[in-house]
Amino acid sequence: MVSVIICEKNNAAQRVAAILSKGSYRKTFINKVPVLRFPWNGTECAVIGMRGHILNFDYPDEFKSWNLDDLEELVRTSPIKSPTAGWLINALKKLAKEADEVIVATDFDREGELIGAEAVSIMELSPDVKIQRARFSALTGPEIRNAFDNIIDLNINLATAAETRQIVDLAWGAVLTRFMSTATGMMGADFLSVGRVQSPTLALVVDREKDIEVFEPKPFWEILVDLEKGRHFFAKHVHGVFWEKGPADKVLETVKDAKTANVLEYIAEEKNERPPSPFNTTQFLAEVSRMGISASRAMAVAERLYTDGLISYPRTDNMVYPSTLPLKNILKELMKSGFAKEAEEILAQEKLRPTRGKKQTTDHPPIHPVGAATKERLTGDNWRIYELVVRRFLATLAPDALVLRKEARFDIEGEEFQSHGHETLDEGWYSYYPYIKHNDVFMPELKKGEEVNVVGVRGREGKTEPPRRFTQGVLIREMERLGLGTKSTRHEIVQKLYDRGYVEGTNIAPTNTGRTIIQALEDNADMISKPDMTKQLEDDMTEIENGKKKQDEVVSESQEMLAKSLGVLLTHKDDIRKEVQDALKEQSQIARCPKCKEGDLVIRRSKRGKRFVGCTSYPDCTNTYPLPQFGTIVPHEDDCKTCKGPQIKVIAKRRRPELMCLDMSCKANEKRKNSRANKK
DNA sequence: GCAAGGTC
Repeated sequence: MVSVIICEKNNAAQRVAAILSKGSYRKTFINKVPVLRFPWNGTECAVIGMRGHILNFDYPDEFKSWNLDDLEELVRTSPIKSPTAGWLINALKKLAKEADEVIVATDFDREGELIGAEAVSIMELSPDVKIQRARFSALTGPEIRNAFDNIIDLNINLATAAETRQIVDLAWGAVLTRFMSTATGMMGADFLSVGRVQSPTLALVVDREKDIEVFEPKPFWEILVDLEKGRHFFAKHVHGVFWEKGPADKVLETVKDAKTANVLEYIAEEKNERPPSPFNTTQFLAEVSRMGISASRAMAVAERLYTDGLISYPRTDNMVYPSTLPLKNILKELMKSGFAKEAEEILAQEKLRPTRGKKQTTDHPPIHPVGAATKERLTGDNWRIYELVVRRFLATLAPDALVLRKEARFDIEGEEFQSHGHETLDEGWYSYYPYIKHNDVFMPELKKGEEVNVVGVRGREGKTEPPRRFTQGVLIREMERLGLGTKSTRHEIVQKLYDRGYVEGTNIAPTNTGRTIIQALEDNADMISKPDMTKQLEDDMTEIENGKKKQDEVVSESQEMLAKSLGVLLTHKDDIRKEVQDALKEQSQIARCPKCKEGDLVIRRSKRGKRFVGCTSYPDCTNTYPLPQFGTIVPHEDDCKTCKGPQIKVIAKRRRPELMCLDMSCKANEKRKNSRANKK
């Protein structure tokens, strides 16, 4: 009797085998795929790990080429599943021949249920093989043992719900992506993508930019007085900001010759400041973004640190350490790291009292260190991110900071002013976590009725500021708030917007193309540009899970809506083509051609798909320049100081944006190259 | 060559 146990990934397979076998499993291989074997409760178990989804939906071959004519048919075409990890599927098929029983032990969520169902479908089991489900939400001894002692059935509805999402996402994504790309002639590497998550995310960026553009700064006035008792400090008029100059001037006139301020009230109190909560993925990415590291880069580094056994699994929603997490052992482990001193201090506390975040889930623990590393062992961003994770962990266990907050109100010539002070008495967790700034603001101790010297009176004119552009961290937080994407996909989606040339900059701004795409979608296929579509899909999936709806119903309802949207898009396809092409033209425009001085230099593609810069006066002007084949090309305003020719900025993945002269033979480029080589 | 979701 052999029980085949299916896990979501190799790591989980190892944990399950280790726990059930109490560490004494045999590691065997089928086609180089590890299969972990051991006896358990009278049966022989064989545990195998998947690699997430091992099947993917795609359209039949007759829809391989993209054209506008068959899009209406594509809407109603069922996609078919094809394997993504061939060797693993072959191994699974071989293992299936041994199976008397199958236990699906993937993550306990929709996608996990589907991953299990996919594996079962691949195995082509005979009907007398029992298929069961072990349901656990953490890879810990008690959870796993409990799950295998209380086996349940595979929940097909749950798997079907996830599968329905796949079908709907592919249909909308493929049909609208193909429409946008073919209607505008943007084929090949420059295609224009549309999707349930990426398009509403892009719309967030576009909407923010519009808010910034229509923003009109509003002037305001504040009245400040400079006071002195031992040292200088200041107070503000209690009215706060004045939106009119008149009343502000009136106050200023009243107090301008004042010599003393009378203390009406003085309050000083000591306050504890709790440390920040444990890291989930979103919080981690928010912090990383402030360090100037992109979200996708940070996740790649975190993945590496995870597989190297230095930090825990980086994809989690959880902000509360489970009670089973061995905090003390982790601190002891960190004694071997570059943070030995800090770890020792934290360990020396009588009791460990970790902070808790707002979200508690059971998928994975918050991101925390699991192994020790030193600065010599890790380089660059690897070290910076490891350090961040360690310091965050230490901070969540560190003592509160103690601050003295002071507040006072003053009477000056019948006008009321107020002042605040902030003094750190005990650094507490701040000393472990230097990423959050906390500046002291001086204010002396005062007594009610006391008089202090007025040494100056100032009226200050200010202007309201427009809303800020999103950083990657803030955008990812906003996506989470709106239910867009998951902990594992949000950073990829943001990266995708850059890769498609829809957005640019550290402070994220839409490109012309990005704006035009959103405009076209909002005018013609509104649904896909709003987060509501995700909400609707979530509701439909819940109904499928409850057995209230069938997959076919949800898919055909979705097809109806997609068909309608496509119809509208097709009737406006000429307008859309023109708008997008105009936007692209503007975006690909580098500069006036320095050779013929008549045409414009624009980014073009050769017949073989290589991009280069050519002149719009071609064939009269044959001026061309080669371009790097990777990264986004952005024109730069200033001409090169050396050759006076146009410059470009190249923004490539995993590299710092690079300013270069369009003319490769210009000496300025050589200089840059050399100085880079010297740095290495 | 499309999406989004798992995972590496």
